[in-house]
Amino acid sequence: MQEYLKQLNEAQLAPVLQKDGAMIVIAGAGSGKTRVLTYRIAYLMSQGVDPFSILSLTFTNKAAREMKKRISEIVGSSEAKNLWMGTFHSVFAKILRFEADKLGYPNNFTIYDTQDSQSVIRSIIKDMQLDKDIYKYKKVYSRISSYKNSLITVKAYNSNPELMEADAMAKIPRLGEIYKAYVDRCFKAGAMDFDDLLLKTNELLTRFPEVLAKYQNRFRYILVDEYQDTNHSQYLIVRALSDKFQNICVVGDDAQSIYAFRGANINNIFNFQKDYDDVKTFRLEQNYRSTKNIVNAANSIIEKNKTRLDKVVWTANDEGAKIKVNRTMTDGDEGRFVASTIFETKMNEQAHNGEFAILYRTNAQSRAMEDALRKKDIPYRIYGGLSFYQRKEIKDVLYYLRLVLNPKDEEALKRVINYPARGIGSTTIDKIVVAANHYGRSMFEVIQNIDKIDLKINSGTKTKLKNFVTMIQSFQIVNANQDAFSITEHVTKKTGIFQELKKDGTPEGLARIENIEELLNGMRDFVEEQKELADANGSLAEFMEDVALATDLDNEKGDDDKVALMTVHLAKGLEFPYVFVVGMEEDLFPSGMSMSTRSELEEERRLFYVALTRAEKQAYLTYTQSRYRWGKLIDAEPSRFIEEIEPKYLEYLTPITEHRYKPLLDVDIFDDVDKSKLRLRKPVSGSAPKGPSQEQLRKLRRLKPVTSDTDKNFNAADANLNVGTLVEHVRFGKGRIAKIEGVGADTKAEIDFENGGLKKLLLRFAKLNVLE
DNA sequence: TTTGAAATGTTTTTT
DNA sequence: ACATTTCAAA
Repeated sequence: MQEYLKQLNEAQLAPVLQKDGAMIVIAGAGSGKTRVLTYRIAYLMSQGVDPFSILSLTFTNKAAREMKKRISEIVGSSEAKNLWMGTFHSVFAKILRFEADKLGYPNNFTIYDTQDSQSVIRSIIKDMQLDKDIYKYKKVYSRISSYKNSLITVKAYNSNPELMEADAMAKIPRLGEIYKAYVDRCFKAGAMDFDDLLLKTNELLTRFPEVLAKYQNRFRYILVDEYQDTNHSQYLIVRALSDKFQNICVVGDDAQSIYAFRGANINNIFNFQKDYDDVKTFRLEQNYRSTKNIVNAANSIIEKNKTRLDKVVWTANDEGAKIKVNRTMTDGDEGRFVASTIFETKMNEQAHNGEFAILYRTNAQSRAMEDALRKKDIPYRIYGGLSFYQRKEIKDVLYYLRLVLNPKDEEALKRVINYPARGIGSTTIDKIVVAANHYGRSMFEVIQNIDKIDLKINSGTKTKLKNFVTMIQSFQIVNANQDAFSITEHVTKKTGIFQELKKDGTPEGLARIENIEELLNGMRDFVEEQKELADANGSLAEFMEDVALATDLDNEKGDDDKVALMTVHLAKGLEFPYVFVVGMEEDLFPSGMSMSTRSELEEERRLFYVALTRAEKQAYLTYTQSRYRWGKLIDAEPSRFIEEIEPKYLEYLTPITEHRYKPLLDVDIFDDVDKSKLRLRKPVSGSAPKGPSQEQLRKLRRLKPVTSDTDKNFNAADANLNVGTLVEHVRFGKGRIAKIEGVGADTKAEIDFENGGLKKLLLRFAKLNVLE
């Protein structure tokens, strides 16, 4: 152990050796905070602390896994595997399963994902016959979610006139009813949503003092990583568990707080000192990751924020190259610039693909990058976006499995009862839902007793329903005796999902089959891994828990050498020698959705700080003058964040165009008010910001690229498209134009395809090759 | 009940 | 540009 401790600098060593008491480690970007956490845990164990009594909460499961691995290397794996380590959600899901009966839940409760939750809310809004244009299900969901994260239960909501008033003002006065119905339905389905995993933990710890005492005694040492991103619910859990021994160590960086949108409360880190007696504060300010140029540039940005803790990040590393800033005409050009720069850097500096990262504000920006990389044959991997487990065919299988584990899971039942099609349509399902509500039973129970209830369902349909129940029950029997892999293989065959996809025959169908095979392979690996562990046996329940709480970053497919594409949010905690931050434009980064108040803009700025500090050697900032958004070409202006960096750290590859930024509403008093309303009030004409000057506009217009197939002034005749022309479409193949209608951008053509029949296409979008 | 076309929403970030 | 949802016809 002493040997290992030599690998730490003085500042890092101090919090590691501070064994007891409350402490906060303010850790700048790249200052080795993971290392401190790792060694601190290893040190505790070397001092005789039982690994079972150490609880370490991380931001991703991947971070937990890696930390465990490193600790194993120091203290041995037989000890390290007994540590309680994982995300808030996964650790407390485990505890909740163990204690579920106390809360009236089955221990096999389902974890509803966002889609499930939203679908429940949608059906409630429908049942209550509310106007779906006013009661937008996504808005209702996020509202309920934020209530849950602030520990406002239905009861608390109903006794809080201010909240009800606020919702009434927002023209959704019946939100409380929806909230109640939602909670009831989840409970009846034996399901918890993401927020419940924290909310119910709080309930468990406050309602049952003996349970609280048990876990307080178990977790003598608690460590929390990324403390700046904890929400109120998580804060209270930590508070409660650490209250007895007060051996609590939180690590975080206020400058990297980027999750306020999902309830993270930056004040948790600001107020930590007040929460415990005699708090020791440590600062890690030396950056080991990046060059002086990058560190200083990042500092010059974050200085613009008013709300922050006192901390100066510095580095002893080389000066390094300046940050390169590049402007292009279109988002396509931007992609090509990035791809060719990567190509050249690989050549000139013998760099590997895996040393590059392309970071963007929104997932939608990945497409232009992908296209360019693919054309240059540069291998890449996209993180986030639609993850593997969210693909339709995978979800279909997973929902069957969920139903096997928990037949009360209504979202699962609704999804699979008629897939593959077995003639049980929405009419029948509606009848079952009505009966289930009437008898206070689950849908599955209603179907089980379909003969005993008078439901006006014809006998043919009844037989189909009975067969379905029999099938699920047979799966349950298989599941009781087999591991996760075997039951899943069984399910894909017996349900007819495999046959259904084979029937398809298209390349997409083939890809779906491959995905399901990949799922099965993954399960086989999982089962083998789990069987080696003492407290697991590769059961389906274990697998499903992993899936429900997995993030895309978690499913690493080997360490193959690929360029990484991801959102800035996802990149937190990672580092790469070469980093491209693309789409550095007003309305995009900072996002147009969050630049109206100071606190919103400050969060965007912190996000930019995170992006920049991912780079070790070289950072690039790119922006474009026009970009496709919502399928339309729109003008873009360079991001204010570029100019906020001290110029001496920048090298402009292209001259920057001048731009006046929208004035900021410095109205933090409104921060507690509904911001969505505030946003609608765009600056009024009197004090309106001046846009680009006439001359600039003219200049921009001249620079605007003319791309024939997407031009706003599209003209069918110009493109040589007339009735009777033989054309070829990427997807539909050859066809002859039967009819042309509309003018300009709206020009449509009816084309008679040899294989696809008559189709109406918007010519502005359809990429047609004229054949004759 | 099933199917396809039309309409609508999406692009802020995620456990 | 694409995916999802809704609506009407078969």
